[in-house]
Amino acid sequence: MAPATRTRPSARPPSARRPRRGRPEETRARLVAAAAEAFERHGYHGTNSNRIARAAGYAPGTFYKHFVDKREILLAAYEEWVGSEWRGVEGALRSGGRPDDVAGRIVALVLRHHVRWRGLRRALHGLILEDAEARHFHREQRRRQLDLLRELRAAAAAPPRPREADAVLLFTLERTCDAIANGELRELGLARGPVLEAVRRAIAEALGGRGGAGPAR
Amino acid sequence: MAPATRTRPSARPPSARRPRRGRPEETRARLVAAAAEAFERHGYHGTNSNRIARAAGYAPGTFYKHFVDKREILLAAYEEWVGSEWRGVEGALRSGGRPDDVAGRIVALVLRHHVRWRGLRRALHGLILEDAEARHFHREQRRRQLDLLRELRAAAAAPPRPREADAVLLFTLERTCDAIANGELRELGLARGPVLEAVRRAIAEALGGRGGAGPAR
Amino acid sequence: MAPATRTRPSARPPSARRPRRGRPEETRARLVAAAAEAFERHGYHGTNSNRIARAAGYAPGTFYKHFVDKREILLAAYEEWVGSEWRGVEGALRSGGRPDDVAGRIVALVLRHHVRWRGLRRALHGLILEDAEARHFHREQRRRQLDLLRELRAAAAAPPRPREADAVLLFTLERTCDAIANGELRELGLARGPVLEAVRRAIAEALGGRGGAGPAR
Amino acid sequence: MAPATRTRPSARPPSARRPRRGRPEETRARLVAAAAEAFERHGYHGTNSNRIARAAGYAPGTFYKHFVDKREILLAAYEEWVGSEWRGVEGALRSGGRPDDVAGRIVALVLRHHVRWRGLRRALHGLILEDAEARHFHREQRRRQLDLLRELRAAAAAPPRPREADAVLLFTLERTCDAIANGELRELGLARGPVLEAVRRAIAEALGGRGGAGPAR
DNA sequence: CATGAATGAGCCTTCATTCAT
DNA sequence: AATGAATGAAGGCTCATTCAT
Repeated sequence: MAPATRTRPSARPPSARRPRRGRPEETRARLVAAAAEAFERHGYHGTNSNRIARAAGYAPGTFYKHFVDKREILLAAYEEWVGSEWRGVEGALRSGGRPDDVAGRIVALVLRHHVRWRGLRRALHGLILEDAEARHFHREQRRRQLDLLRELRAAAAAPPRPREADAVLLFTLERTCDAIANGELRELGLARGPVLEAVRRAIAEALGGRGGAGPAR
Repeated sequence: MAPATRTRPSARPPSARRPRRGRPEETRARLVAAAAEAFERHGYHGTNSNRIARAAGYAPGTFYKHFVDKREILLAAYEEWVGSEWRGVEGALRSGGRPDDVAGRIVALVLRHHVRWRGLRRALHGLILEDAEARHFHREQRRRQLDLLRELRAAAAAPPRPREADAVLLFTLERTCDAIANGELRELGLARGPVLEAVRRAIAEALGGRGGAGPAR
Repeated sequence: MAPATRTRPSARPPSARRPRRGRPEETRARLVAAAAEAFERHGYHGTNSNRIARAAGYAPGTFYKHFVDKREILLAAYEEWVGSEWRGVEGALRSGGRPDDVAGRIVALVLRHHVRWRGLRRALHGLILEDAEARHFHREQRRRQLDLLRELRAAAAAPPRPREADAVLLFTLERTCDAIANGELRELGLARGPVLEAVRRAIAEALGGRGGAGPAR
Repeated sequence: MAPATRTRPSARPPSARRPRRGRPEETRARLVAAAAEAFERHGYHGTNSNRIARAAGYAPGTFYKHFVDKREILLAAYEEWVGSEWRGVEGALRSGGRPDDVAGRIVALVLRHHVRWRGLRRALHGLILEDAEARHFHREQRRRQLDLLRELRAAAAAPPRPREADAVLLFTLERTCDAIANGELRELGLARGPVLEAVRRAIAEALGGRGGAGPAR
């Protein structure tokens, strides 16, 4: 009979309760940070919402006060990741210099980012493959990249170039950085120097520079 | 067998579709074919082993008589996929012709393959990201590709080229075909013609041809 | 990294595995029986699918091989309950006798059934209040009851009676039996004899009998 | 307050709708009113305490300053409901008139009440089925009803009647009104007129009237 | 008096895998 | 070789309830 068996969870010693308090944005930020780390280490399907919450120092329920599901927090982590990469790229551009140097800085920066967050990117890609919204967000970033490239060329009074060529360039940049981050290159016994140099030169060219002479030409 | 076996919907009477006994290789091949289709449609984590077995006309237990786990059957499907692509590439090479034409045939073939099996490739990539064995197998294929490229250049008495440049080329080819297969290009409002042409030219160049003149240069 | 951490649940000692086997119908019947008992004791919301499965001697997953959700098994238990009551009523009718005697047997039988399954009925009613399908099934039973009453009158060459009067009668019968089963009557300090007699007389009257003389008239 | 407070949608400026401080009784009354509406719409298990608090314009914690648990607020809403029905019945009795007319007014009033608060009653019944305290409260109301009936008969100098007969009458009245409120009658294709008339006559009879002649006799 | 972030037990459900037949 | 009923760990998510502010 119900009333007799009524479970009163509050029968526990109240001493065990020490809820943390904080502004929602902070909690959210902690959750996103913990999620990024977790996805980085265990992948999307290897991470669960309870684990994320615990890693951020919260109970499972807290997760759902801030995100409707796991997908949403990966998207948030992705957004964070993209934002941080963009901030870096903008910094590299603001530093000025010849296209060759700018290209070098960009490659270095993108590579560092890919290496640091290789696992997160894996997880991200997994989701992009499955989730339309993630895919849409990803495309939007790409579009911004293409626009930026065009603007930079215009600013440098460089000759125009088909957007398609830029797209192929970005694919190459991204895929190459992933290959290095994943260890693919190393496992193939290839040196990363020439590879990066080839990519750098292609970027410099797209930015209006000559790309410089190089062995991999 | 999966990728090779394209269309064979219900050509046989349904009674013959599930032989209660059969040669192990046939059962295995049926399972792999069903798995390839399932992974193509639902992804790795979206496919379950019972469903694969049922789709192949067997009971769940039969699956585990032929594969130790789900991962193994994806690897088998992957192997099939790579093999079928290689057979295609070899055919393209045997047909002979100028490097420009060979490159064109290869691009067309690889693209077709990527489009037909985009979902399978997604699933594959997901596993590569998680599984060391899958990764190893993948690297092996890459190595073979690089070797082939070098041999072809030698056969054509073309000047040598750093292996790293070939690697970047393969990354570009693969990533570009994926972008098309995934609809990434279309969603960005880009034409696939110029993109493919750019890739084709790069391949032709690597094969010792001049690559031909083209708008996207 | 995934592959290193791959959890193999089969690492457990295989001695702990003793799956029961049986025909699906038997399993289903065991689950329904266990569910009826569980709902009877703990109510709908106090019963969970894992508990039902365990009570029937199965693991949680087995439940979902036979029922899509908890609601479905309660409906199945309900169906079983209604069926058993109907079989009883039909038996009472076949035994023949004067309407007064038939009515007495029916009241006794319905009451016994309500007392034995008071908790199940509670759970059932809770669901009827929430679930359209359950409600629909319930109405169907009522309709059958009304039809039966009319047929019996016809068979006894008794004068016709508006269906509405029969409906009120059935409401009274049901509500009264529930009140006794719930202990409502006892808690009010009322004797069940006169109450049942009043109901019996009303039924006898509906069946074409005079209802007999009685103190509660 | 719930049942009595019918319509008061947004007569006041929204700023006044949530006084951060207020007399405890007002807060409590607002919570009960919101709970009654919520239970009416979503049932007991479909309503959660946070939602009740928010609907009343308070934070979750406030709820637990006024009620020890969810059960208690349903009981409070129930109490309100019963009180409001009683006030109506007393009014009907005070209006005087022949037993037949009084009975008619009572049936109309009880029916209206059941229809308006059908969902709340469902929730209530769910709790009565599980909770001893709710059950006890419910019995108390019944006892008062029985007492009232007896007193009325005495006042009208009508012949006495066994309390059991009155109980059956009340069961019938309640169950019939529920059936109409639930749509049970309509779904069975029955007219509510004759049903209500039958009930009215039975009440009139219990009140000492003759009940009048009627087709459903 | 009121807040609302946080809690955490526990529910429902899935699915890779096993094993008696 | 094949079956398929059964397994059970584990994950996603809810919500009644608490307590520091």
